[in-house]
Amino acid sequence: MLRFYVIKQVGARTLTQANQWQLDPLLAVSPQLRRILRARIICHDLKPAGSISETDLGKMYNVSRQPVREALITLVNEGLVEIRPQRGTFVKRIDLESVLNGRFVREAVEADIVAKVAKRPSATLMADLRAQLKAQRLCKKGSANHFIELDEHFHHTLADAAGMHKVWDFLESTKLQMDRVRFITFEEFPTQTLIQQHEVIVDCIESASPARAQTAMRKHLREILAVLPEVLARYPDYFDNVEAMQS
Amino acid sequence: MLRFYVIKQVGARTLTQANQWQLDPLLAVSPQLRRILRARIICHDLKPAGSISETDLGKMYNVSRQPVREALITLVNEGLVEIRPQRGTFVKRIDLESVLNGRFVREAVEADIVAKVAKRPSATLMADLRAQLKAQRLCKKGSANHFIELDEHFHHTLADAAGMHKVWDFLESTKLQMDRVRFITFEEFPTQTLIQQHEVIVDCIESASPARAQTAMRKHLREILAVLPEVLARYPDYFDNVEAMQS
DNA sequence: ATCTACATACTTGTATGGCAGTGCGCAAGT
DNA sequence: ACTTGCGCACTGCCATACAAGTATGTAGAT
Repeated sequence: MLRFYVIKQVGARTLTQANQWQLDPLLAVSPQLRRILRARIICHDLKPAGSISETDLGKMYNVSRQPVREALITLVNEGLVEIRPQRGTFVKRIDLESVLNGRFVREAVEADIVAKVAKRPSATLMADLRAQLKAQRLCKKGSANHFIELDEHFHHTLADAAGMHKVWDFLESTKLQMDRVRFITFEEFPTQTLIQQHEVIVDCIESASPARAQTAMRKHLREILAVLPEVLARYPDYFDNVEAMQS
Repeated sequence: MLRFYVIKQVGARTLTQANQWQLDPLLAVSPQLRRILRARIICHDLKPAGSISETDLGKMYNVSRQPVREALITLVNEGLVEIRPQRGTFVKRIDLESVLNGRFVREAVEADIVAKVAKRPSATLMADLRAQLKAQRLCKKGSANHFIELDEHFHHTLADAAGMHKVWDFLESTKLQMDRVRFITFEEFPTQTLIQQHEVIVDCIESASPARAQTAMRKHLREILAVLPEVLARYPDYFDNVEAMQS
């Protein structure tokens, strides 16, 4: 049976919105459910390989099965849920190959982004980035979810600076996979290391060194590979396709 | 009012499947509708900014509103459709910024892919690529849709060779945007130029030159930028966000 | 002539019922 | 003890009905 306990903040992109886990009766149900269920899956409140039936979820939120179903279908497209017809609906395990390939995509794209930005760094951008670094350093070690939000904002800023406002949307499905991993480590993330890498990246941008900025960004985005084996060993049941770890 | 005329082949990924525009009563309706409607939008059988009501589509295919609705929701997530509650459902215009940003993403990713492949080219891969080039050269000038299929297969092969089987899935939404543009030009695509670029890429891979392969791939994927202005001038009503053409 | 109010014909959103496929347990036969 | 067959509870899929918001055209009042 599904359990339901309230956590105020979850995920990076949706941190700023309040009432993450409650339905606002004034708004349409289906999009709200999509966000709620996505958040619950990412933070493993809904366990990988767990079964979630349309009926149960409908009862839980006091809505009919239809909006639940529509929400689940979108989650299928995002690779978070698997619907086996006439059999059941299940939370997908974290597909390791998707995580690795998604990371590859993100590295390629963000490397090009930071290179483009470093070609002609603007003064206002540099001021913004420096301020963000300051805020990241001030972020307390315990509040990992707050840091995730700042990190997300940092990378998003770079994409915007490159004039690629829509790129972040394209990368959303890849980030989802990585976020599921990131949420396991969560509190013990090497915050200091990541901030230092951010600083290196900003330095490279400021000195207008596209090539160096690119390598710095690539190194930064490979950091998740370091924690992966440990996470995988600790939560083997959460993962799928583990044999694809040769890359 | 919506019109419905049968075209056997549309889109690149789905070319091999027969009966693209007919419903198979044995399979589930909703996924079939998703593919059909997506194909009809990409090839502009359903015109940009045109209205498509759930009821009409349901009558057209002799199914109820529900599966139609589910298909449309997935198309919303793919950026092909816009649902305005209580107002109507419309085919989205081709968002120029999404096209450009999607192309940027694809260039970044495929550049890294081809570089990785060129580091250690295998003999069997080279044989495969050479055979594909041969098939491309044999492709008649008229059958542009067949060439699109071959082109798609070519790029997919490289991704697989890099061990990135899931990357293509991540790129699907970006490709959708580009395909809508590509389908306008369609018959007059510079097939010979593209094949020559493919040959250059394969040569670079064979000589194990990652850097040169990367630049060749980048040049290849910038080809669409050349035709964009003309297409845009000829079908201005199909496009949106045209002022973003400074990039 | 102009503006307002309302009836009406749309649209999408949600709820509900029936259908068909699936898996599991239990019971009967081997 | 093992296998086989049936029944039942469960699932998601689809059709239908109802609800609620929106645009539009028209009749009436000003």
